Amino acid sequence: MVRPTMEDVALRAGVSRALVSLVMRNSPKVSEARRAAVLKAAEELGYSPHAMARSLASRTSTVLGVMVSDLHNAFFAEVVDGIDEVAREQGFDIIINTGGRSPARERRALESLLSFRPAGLILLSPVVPATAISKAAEQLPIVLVARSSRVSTVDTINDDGEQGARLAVDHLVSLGHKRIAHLDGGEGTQAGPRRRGYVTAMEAHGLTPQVVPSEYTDAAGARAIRSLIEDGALPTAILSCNDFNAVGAISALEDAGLRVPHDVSVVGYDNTSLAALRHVSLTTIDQPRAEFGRLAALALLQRVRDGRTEPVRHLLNPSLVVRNTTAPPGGPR
Amino acid sequence: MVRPTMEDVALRAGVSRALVSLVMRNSPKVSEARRAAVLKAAEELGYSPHAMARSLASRTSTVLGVMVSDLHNAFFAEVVDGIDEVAREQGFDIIINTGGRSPARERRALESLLSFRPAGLILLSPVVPATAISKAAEQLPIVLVARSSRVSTVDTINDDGEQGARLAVDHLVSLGHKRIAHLDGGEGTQAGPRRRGYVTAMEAHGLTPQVVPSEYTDAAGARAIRSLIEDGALPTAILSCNDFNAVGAISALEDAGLRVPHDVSVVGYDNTSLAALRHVSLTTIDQPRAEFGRLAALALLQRVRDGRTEPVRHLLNPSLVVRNTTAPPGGPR
DNA sequence: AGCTTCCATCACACGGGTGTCAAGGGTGTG
DNA sequence: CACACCCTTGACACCCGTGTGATGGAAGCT
Repeated sequence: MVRPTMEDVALRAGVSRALVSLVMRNSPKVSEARRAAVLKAAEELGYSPHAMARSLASRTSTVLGVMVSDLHNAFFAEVVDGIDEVAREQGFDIIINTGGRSPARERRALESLLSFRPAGLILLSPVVPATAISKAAEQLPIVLVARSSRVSTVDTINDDGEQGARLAVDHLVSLGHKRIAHLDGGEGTQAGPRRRGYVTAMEAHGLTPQVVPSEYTDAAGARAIRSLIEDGALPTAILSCNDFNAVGAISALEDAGLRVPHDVSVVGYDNTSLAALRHVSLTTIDQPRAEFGRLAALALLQRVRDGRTEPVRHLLNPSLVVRNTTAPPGGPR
Repeated sequence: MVRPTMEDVALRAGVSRALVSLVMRNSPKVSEARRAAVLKAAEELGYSPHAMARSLASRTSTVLGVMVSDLHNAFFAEVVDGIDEVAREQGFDIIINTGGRSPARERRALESLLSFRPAGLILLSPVVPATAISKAAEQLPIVLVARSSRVSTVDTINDDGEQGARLAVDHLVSLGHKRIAHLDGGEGTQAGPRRRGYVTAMEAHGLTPQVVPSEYTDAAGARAIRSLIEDGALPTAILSCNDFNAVGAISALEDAGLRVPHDVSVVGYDNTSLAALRHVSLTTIDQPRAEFGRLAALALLQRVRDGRTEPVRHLLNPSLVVRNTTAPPGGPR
């Protein structure tokens, strides 16, 4: 239960502490023989440099903090993959913390990450107030993913929700649909752009938008469909605010004896792993998640290492993934 | 971009550095007036104690490291929730890292966590070799979740997979099923106990086990079903190794024109959020995930604070969640 | 032999805190 | 007024490294 220090390694390798330090920092001015001896001793003792002491002494940090608002959402896992890939390449470590969807807990997570004095912070879809973010941004570089911000010291990476919705509408229209409803994400992140994209795309095609209030859950999607059926307002195609909502919608449609896509086409949004399940096989809009992560890490490193100060705003292009929940009205030929 | 130190806070609050330190450590021997002044100054400056310097100086750590083998799996998110809950209660912070399912990356994640010299480590379903774990266990307390270990210095938290499989078999038998196949998880974690539980439960009921090789994916589940159909060996009920596999199985059954549960009943394992979707509504075995996390954190804290040294082995009871994919043979009455 | 190079060591000042201890200040009490 | 008590301060060693500059030894070159 005793963690070895440089001193121990030096002793074991029969060299000075300074030399161990040089080896650990990959200094070129160490003979191969000694380097090997030191590394061997370190290995035997299970020694690895004390990250905290190191960063304290070197006044630098090779750690990037990542705050994931909701660990339950696999969306973020792929973003983290992208971050991790770039960070590792560039010799940075990442530490992750989670906000559990609650602003209070997220605030704590932020505090906690900050207390490690990382080189920078990546916040994935944070729900804390903007003031908390801009305050933190005074202390270190921050990149926001899937949340926009006007704070000039903060970089943002988002997908173009308007374009995504447009892609979906264009796809449905090209299949021959004219009555296409949007199950709206309400207050949810990115619900606004998606709704706007839907409305403008419909109008561009000379069609009448039909926005149905809903939420980012499967239960809400089902409810929205039931209300449409009750009102006799069911269209031939549905654009859901996200995949969960779409799956709920499909479920309610099938409960009502309607077939997807024969009677009604459904498009989701996000291309979660759920959508790819053959049992679901949902046509949906894909966001380049790993790319989000890579760009976020790169943007952060530019600030950390190259001292960039002007903010960067990335708006990535989503893409359409056609699966088996969309077909021409009346069903596939 | 300048992070304040205790010095700055002291200056602003008009007190000594020592007093700021006392306040930050919640020392009782500080007057309320000064305490408030210090906290106010800290708040204004956005100061929070430097976790590294603190742990360095105090030779203690209030950080628990958590290694999540796969962030994509929501299973772990709930375990983390449990860990977080207990850790926060007890004044500990957590830092998370992910192994991305690859032993090499996991090893790096472990190194990285270790370099922060946390008070202890919780590994969620790690895939690194046991030697790496026992080596790390020489340096700090370690708790393993969803992976067993014989290393005596390590605590383990697992679900009783045998019992879970037994619950599923009992449920199917009580519905009247006699021909029940198990789609096996192969090399996957916990596949062994589940298979054993299935076989012994079948034998206990005087039935013949039918173990079909498969994997923890929906594609594998579908393949297994197709091969069963081809062989004319399709039973009236299926116990899948996990939920994904079950969903794939259902999908293949439906593709073959069979109805679930009317023609074939299907039981999953894990009770992932997928199973709860109304579109899926899968009967499955639930593991007390948050409880895993809580127990893991508690076990770790017992070692960290109370100096416990004898290992603890928790085997938690899974439970059956009945939804809409199981019914008597021939369908619901 | 004298010179440069390369390696290695030593010593020391940091970094941002903790922890202890002696000593100083203010206040309330008898 | 003396005294005790509680807050507060200053000083210093310590944690585990980094980084720098001075010093020394050995090998290599001319």
